[in-house]
Amino acid sequence: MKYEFHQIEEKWQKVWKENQTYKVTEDKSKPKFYVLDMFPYPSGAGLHVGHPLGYIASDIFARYKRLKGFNVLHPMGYDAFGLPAEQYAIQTGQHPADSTKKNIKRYREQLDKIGFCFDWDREVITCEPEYYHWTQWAFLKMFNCWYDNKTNKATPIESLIAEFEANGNQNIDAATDLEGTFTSDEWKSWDEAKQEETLQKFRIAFLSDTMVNWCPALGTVLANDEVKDGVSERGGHPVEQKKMKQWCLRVTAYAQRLLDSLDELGWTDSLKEMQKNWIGRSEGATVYFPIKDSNERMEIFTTRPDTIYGVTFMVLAPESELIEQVTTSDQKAAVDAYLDKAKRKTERERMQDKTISGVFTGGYCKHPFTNEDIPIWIGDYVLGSYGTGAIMAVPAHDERDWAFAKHFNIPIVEVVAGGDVQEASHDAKSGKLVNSDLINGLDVKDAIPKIIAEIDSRGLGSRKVNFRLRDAIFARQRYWGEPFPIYFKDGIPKPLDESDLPLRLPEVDAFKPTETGEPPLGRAKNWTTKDGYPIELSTMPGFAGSSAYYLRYMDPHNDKGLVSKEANEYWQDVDLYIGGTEHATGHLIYSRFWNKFLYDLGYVCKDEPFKKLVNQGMIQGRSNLVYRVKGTNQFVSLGLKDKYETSTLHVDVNIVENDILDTEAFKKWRPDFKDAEFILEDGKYVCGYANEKMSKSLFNVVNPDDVIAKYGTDTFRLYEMFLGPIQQSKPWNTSGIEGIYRFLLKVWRLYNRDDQFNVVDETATADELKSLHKCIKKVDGDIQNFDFNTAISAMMICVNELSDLKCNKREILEKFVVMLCPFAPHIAEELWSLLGHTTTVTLADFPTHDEKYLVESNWNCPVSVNGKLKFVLDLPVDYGKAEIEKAVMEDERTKALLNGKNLAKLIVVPKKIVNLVIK
RNA sequence: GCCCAGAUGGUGAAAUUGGUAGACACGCUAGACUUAGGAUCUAGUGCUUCGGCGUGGAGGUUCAAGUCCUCUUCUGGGCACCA
Repeated sequence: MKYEFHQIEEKWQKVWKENQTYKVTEDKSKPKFYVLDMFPYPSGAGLHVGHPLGYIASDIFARYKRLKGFNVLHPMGYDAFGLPAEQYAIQTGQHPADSTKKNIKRYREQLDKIGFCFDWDREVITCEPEYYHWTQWAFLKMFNCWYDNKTNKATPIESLIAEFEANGNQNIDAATDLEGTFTSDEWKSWDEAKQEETLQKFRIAFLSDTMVNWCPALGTVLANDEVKDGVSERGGHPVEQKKMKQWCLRVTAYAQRLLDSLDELGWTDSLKEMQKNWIGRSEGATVYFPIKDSNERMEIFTTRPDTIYGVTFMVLAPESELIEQVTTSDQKAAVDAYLDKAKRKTERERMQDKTISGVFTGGYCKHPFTNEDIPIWIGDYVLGSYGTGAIMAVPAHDERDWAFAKHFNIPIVEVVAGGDVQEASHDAKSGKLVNSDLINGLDVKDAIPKIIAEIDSRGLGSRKVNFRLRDAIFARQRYWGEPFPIYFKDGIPKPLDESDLPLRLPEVDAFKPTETGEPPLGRAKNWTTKDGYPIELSTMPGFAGSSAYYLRYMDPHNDKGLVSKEANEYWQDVDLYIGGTEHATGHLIYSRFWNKFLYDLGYVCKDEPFKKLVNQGMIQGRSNLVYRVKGTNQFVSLGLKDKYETSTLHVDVNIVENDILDTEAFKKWRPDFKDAEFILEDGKYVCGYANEKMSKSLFNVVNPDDVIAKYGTDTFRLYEMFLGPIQQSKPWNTSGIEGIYRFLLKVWRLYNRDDQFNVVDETATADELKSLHKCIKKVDGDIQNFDFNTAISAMMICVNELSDLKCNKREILEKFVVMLCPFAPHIAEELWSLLGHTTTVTLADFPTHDEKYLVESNWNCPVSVNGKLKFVLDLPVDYGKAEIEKAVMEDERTKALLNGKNLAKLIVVPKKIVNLVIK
């Protein structure tokens, strides 16, 4: 028999499908293990060789765990709602539902060819009503909850309303936008609209009139993580700041918890660091500065309250509502002119423009300690969206304040010794305080708590923790998303009843967005409740559907709830999550928030969803380049190109092999190259190369289907893993794939000699056992550490050794095939069945190594003098320190080396090296 | 500007975590078999002036450093007027 990989792979994929080999149920007799991939977004381009990298790794791990006796949940689905799918549909003139369906079909075909062990019975597709039912359900729960800071959890809104009716809000400590207090009488005196307006400031899903990232080209608002450098992440369209009424999620209520539980997670440090930065906790104080000749006060946030005696001016963000009050009549014209100019700048321009600008309002504050007058300025280096949108400026000890003060000639007062504050700001977080009355002489770290205590006791403010994290803007003025289960009665938002879910996405005659922001759902007919009340027109953003999909896999067909208690208690959480870093500040924050919310309400049993997370690197494209001699149709090979004046062109990597161009295919590639001529070197045309993003326009996209057609999927799987460490980004390059194919061929020949199955029931030799057990030990450890590349190397070594030994013993080969199974399951199944098994290899036990076969009779003991290797001594492997020492000292060569010299020290580390130190 | 990760042959990469650097694979060279080879097998392959030298560079700790410490250069990623 030959190694007919296509036949073998097709055969076993069919067997797995027919036998439902990978279907899992909650089996309490086995320990569970949940391996999850970040489900794909089915784009129009299909999968390229970069996509399966993580899927192959997780598949290997899932198969390994199964062989180790775990009940493994390894599901797959599609993140199908959202902006890119809709953009693709618009561009290709299709309905997003149709294009999504087609794309999913294509993805499935491609995934199936790779031979994954997914339980497809558990597939979830986020755009299907059976799934988004539970996205809407979770939203309703968030709408109907507030966050109680006293108990530190989300709590049903009824308890808040009851408290308002009894005592107003004075005893409430909640995550809220509300400022000030009201009494129960006041609450009762308000009409429904006013009451609801107040409740919105407490709900976890709430409507808010807020500054949003508005993207005119996409016709929608975007969340902060969807905006990079002032342009949309999708498509790179400009984004502007606009005040709009929007649905938001109160993610900030969970900021501290999201930060705290990060420590327990088995994620990489860099990913945790990214989330920490995104959450952006900073400790400091809020301080009130009374406004001169007014009852109002200006609230600021500072991390350096110790520098308060160095304040020489205050700055308001151009968006600040205080501006109107503090601006004097003679400054009004100047202020208006400045604000007008500031407003016309987009966020991006404001970020890029590093020139100092500002204007004096004419108004003053009183310094809370010294009672001196402090001028109030407006400056666009202060952000309206962070802290209170106002700062106390300490030019001596803050670089930005210093630049502003220098520019406008404002005094600079030193309060921390150690720098020359007239020359540059001294931002050090240590040093002695000067010119600071109460805290003079203290070091910064002691001055901070002292001054906060002082601020607190005088009622001038309080200790305060600020977060950079913003509430998530949760509405999109687009068609392709989950409809909100909210209707409006007299303009007041009301939740739909849970029994009315799912609220199906209606048909519309045109689903394209509008530049002005009227959502497409406005065109839907009868988009009202049974009673005729209008339903919310926005849809939910892409991250809504992906925030709880891992829970749905536990119980995908449940029509009573997102996940049943039994299923959730069995599967608990994701033991291993594999995906890219690009979701660090989006999906991975939102799901953690979503999960914690459901945890608070008791719907899930774990506070954190993803126990361990591995980030796979990206596979870049390896573009090939050809060099056309200018003005001709001649192409010159890489080595000769410097002799000509050339222009460089990208060429389709599929007609290049190992950088050698297939010149005939090139002529057929494009009509204008039909008559191309080639200047060859050694009879070949050698192409240049460049590592770039894998993209259609660079002709460097490699489709896994093509690789599989040529070498088979077992080779493809092994090769992707052999390319290097899973976490590392690397360019795709097929030049080494032959080596992997040869490896599988060698494996095949181990079981089949001269095309005949040839395995015998004989006792294995010590060498054979040693080779196998060494390999098992290495592969077992490597899989657990995700070092798949070195595991494969170990198996290659083993196969080479067994081939040299001409080993065809069942005892050895049976164990080897099980070990190979997670990596190359199809060939493993075939060999397993050739070995006479009637069940699939999936049900076998992963072999365990036995140290006794690894013990060597002798080992080489290197002996060095002053760090230089002098000779090697053969010693019994069980020698201890003293015996090694004795053997070394008695050796003739040692005596020769020591001849007349003094031995200063002898360092013996068993099984390592012996060092003689000679003076 | 701040934070994180990384740098090892012609190439992808290993290195039991401080112990003979370059395993394994690609590529390359030579040979064998062959009508043929993009098949298979065998041998060689870090550099070298054959003394040695070698893990981006410069120092340091150590009997011993790719691995630990200090400084530095470059590359990739994240955040960015966050008070």
